[in-house]
Amino acid sequence: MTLTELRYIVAVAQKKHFGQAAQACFVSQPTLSIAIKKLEEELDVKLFERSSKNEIRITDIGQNIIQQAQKVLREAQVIHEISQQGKDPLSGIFRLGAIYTIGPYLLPDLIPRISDKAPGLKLIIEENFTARLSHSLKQGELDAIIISYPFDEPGIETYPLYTEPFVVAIPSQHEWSKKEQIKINDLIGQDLMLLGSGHCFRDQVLKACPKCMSESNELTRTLEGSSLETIRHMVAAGTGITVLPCTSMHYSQRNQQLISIKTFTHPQPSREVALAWRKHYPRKEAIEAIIQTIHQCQLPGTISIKPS
Amino acid sequence: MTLTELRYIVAVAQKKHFGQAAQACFVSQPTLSIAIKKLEEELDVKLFERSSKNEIRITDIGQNIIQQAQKVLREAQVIHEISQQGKDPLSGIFRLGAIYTIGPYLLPDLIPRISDKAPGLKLIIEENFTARLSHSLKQGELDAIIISYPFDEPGIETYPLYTEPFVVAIPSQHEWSKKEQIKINDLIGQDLMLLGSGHCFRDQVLKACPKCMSESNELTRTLEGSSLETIRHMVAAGTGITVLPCTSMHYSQRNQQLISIKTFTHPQPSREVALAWRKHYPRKEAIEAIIQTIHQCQLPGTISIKPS
DNA sequence: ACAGTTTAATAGAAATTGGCGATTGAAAAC
DNA sequence: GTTTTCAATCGCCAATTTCTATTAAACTGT
Repeated sequence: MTLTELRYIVAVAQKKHFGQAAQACFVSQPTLSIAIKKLEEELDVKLFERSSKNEIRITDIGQNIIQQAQKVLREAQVIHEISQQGKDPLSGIFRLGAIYTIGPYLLPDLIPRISDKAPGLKLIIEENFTARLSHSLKQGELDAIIISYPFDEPGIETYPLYTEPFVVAIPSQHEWSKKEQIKINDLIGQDLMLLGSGHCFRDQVLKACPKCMSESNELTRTLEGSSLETIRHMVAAGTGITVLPCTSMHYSQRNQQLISIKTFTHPQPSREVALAWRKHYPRKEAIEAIIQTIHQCQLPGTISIKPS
Repeated sequence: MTLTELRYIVAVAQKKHFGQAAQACFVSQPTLSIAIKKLEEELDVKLFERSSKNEIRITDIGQNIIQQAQKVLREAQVIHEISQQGKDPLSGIFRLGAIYTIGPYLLPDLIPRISDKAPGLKLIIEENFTARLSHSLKQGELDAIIISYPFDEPGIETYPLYTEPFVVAIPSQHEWSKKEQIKINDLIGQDLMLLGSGHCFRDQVLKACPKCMSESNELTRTLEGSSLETIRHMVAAGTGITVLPCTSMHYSQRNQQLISIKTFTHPQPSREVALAWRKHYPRKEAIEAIIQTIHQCQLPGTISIKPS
């Protein structure tokens, strides 16, 4: 049984005339006759009663079968409609993940821009650790994630977005408040507060200043289950200092006067932020659109990576 | 789009593996790959995300399309089921017509026999004039009709069932009650009651005794909108005499003693009863079964016509 | 880093199917 | 009887489907 055959029998049922039905199907009369004969043989059922003169009659069972055939054809048509409607790669659901230390600073700017650029795209956002996002991405639960390098997973493709220098956040009354810039090694021995070990930002800071780890092991406070914002509040309260990615600098207006932000001396420690997706993900246009949109975001202090 | 392609994508969706899906469809892997590629091109939609290693993923839109494909396949399967179920020609509805002067005498015997022989056959019975039955038959509203010759219509096939001699019904006190047999021409001048002109039986009687018409025009009473049973009651009441087909002889037990039945002298006037159906009617087995069953009926006085 | 394995895509050949025009056959209309 | 109408059949061609064999890609494991 083929859909074509079903179309033929429906046409004959409507026209009650093989020749006219064939015309309606844009085929020759023998083609249609043979197709119907073939179907009748397959089903082992006579669908039509042919009396030579102008008198095609549908058998009882043929009536039922033709009704069912119409139903099949309608449902098949729905497949075309679904694909027609979902053809635009910039429509439908797009699941975007971002690590905790990027999401709050990038997404508020990014999401309206995406909604503007691709109104058909329904975004679903998840913030999580790199490891969790990576897993979800590989599982197909996310379509793309915003992470920072190093990030290398089999089957996953990445594209660099921007370089994000690190800055130091100190209480306004801190001894360094007169300083223009901070040297990396100045951090050693300071009351440095960092995120828990699931956060890649922690590792990135410690990599930039290895001695912070080794020499001031007990001084360095690790704040498990916390966030950059919490740490920032603690800086404002004078509890210690911290290192922030520059995009988080101006996030909160409230503690602005209690906190002083200092840049590092050259070479500035930084991290590279990237978009990652499954290598075979089919909606490349959506990926492309998101990359472009991120480039349009105003992220003070970052160095945008232009498409090569 | 073909049903085969839909089967392929459903298989891949289930197995999440092209090779295994191909096996399940009893085709080679390239066959399946190409078919799916073709469908994806036709719909202009990627249904699957192929990552070479053990990781077929279904796209969002693919998910929808595969669900719909399953629906189409289920509905297509119903076509097979309908035809399977309706394949037996001795099942389903069979619309049988009979003329007024046969139906009441044949059908009470025939119908139980048919139900016995073909339990799956749901009979719908209509009694009417020959002309009406013929029209309904040609319209396809009836599948077969029981009529009497002469009956010749284009596209209609007939098969003779039995010869039905005519008899005379007279009141018990009638002057002929001593007679053994009646000659046709004895009827001339008698108070002969006949059915209305729509009934072929009327014509058949008048054809057997043409002079009844010509010579005793006003004596012959035509009972429009009546039935043989009504006429029989009038015979019992002594209103006149009538001619009956022999199958109606013993129908009613009630007036048996008020009526006397006389046969005609040789050559007995009679009519031939036949089954008629559209030449291209597909359920020939059902026709055959009905002919056979009618032959088995006990119809006193009739001469069964054996199959040639 | 490099061979090995798995898996889907591709290429090319063979078989099947679907399609056409021309013709035939059957039945009815003139 | 002849013509007309309409579906079935025939013979042939083109397109499609399917196969086997091979390639390509990418992950695995040593």
